[in-house]
Amino acid sequence: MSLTATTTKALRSDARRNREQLVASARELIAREGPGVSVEEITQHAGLGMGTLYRHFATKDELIDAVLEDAFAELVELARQAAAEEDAWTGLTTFLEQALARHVANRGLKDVLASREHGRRRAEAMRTRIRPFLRGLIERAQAQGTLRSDFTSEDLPLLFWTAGRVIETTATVAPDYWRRYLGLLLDGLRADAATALPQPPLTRAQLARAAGRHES
Amino acid sequence: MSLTATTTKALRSDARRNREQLVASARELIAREGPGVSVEEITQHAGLGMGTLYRHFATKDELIDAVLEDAFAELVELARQAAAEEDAWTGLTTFLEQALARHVANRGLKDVLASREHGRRRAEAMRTRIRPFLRGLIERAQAQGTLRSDFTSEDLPLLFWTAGRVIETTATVAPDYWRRYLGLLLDGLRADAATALPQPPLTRAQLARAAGRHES
DNA sequence: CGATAAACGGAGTGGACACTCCGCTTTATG
DNA sequence: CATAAAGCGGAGTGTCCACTCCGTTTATCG
Repeated sequence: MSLTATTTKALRSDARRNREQLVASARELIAREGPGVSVEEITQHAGLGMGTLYRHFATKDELIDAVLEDAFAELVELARQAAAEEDAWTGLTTFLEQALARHVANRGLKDVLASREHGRRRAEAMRTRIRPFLRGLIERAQAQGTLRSDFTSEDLPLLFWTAGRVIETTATVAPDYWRRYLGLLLDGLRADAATALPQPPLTRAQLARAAGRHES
Repeated sequence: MSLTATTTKALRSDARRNREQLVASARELIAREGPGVSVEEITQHAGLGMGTLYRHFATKDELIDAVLEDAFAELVELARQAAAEEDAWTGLTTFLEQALARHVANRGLKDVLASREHGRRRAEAMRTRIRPFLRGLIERAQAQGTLRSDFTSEDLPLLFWTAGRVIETTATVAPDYWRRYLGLLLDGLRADAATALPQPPLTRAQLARAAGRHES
């Protein structure tokens, strides 16, 4: 019986060391190259065999999920801090800025959040923990008259989907161009810019279903 | 010697028939499923063999390019009509709306324009023909005081990249949700919404280089 | 130290997919 | 209608990957 939350079954010392080495290598490669790196590259970089990887992680996705644990925790912390801001508009926009800056620095993070394909468990837990903070910010910003009143928290993924696309397209050529996009978009989110929108937001159910799709 | 522009070497009758059948099948499948459909599916749907496909098209990308020829022509026509609009803001926004509606109806079109990977030749030609129309619209809309003055034609791809993402994520679940996104974005493009942007637009060279990247 | 269970390495498997090769079939022509 | 050239079909090839299997190595404990 162990004290750690994840019921670790007391790994042999070499096994623990190797597991850590694997996660470290994967973290580095996935942040730089994205989740597309082959498992072979990861094991080679770690100086270990494939068998070792699959002893510790049932699938590549599980490894990715584990690798991003820290990045997810950091996003939750950013949301927590943002929610503490007096001015909700400032809180919301700084959260967006900081979260997207993390996306630029960590390709794996961006791709996983964009696709919902990889590493589902921890990613989903993170979403659940962040949601109330952002929902609160949105409500407060609307009450303070800074955020347009027809924007809902179900529209938030939109910002990450689209900014993610801008980042992946321009990161290597103009790594800060996404800030221009965010500026444009934020100008459309201000209460005083608002014009009636032609479509309702997604429902929570639609948002959940929008997950699976992707390809190409 | 033939009269058609593309120097067709007088195909045998069955060959021409098969080529057309191939393009027709590919058009249908690519519009519905995207350029990810396998060449095998295409040839099977056409009732022909792989050899036949590769007799007519050197690569899959060349087939895709050929298949989208009509869709490209339609976009050029839309741009031409939009440029004739008296009110440039209306022209610009209707062009965006109509072009994006085509993206929803034709997954292949969307994916090719988003990635710049597939079918380069005709796609590039189309871009070249559309550019002056949109550039003119932007200038006129700015002169008419409707479009924010710091928006440039190099920012246009941004709209298609991001709207493309919205479409691919939500099309199966809420096929019109992209209109909500466009509404939000357009509110940020209005002259009276403008706030100073933190980053310059891409240069033409950066835009060209942004092409190659993608993956995952 | 020696026995034993745990862990390891990496060649091998399977599946996907674009593309090729060549023996056979069909069209065009005199 | 015969013959040659054009065209066709589809099994086969090469490549890329995630993932598995099992003979070998290593930590641990009495």
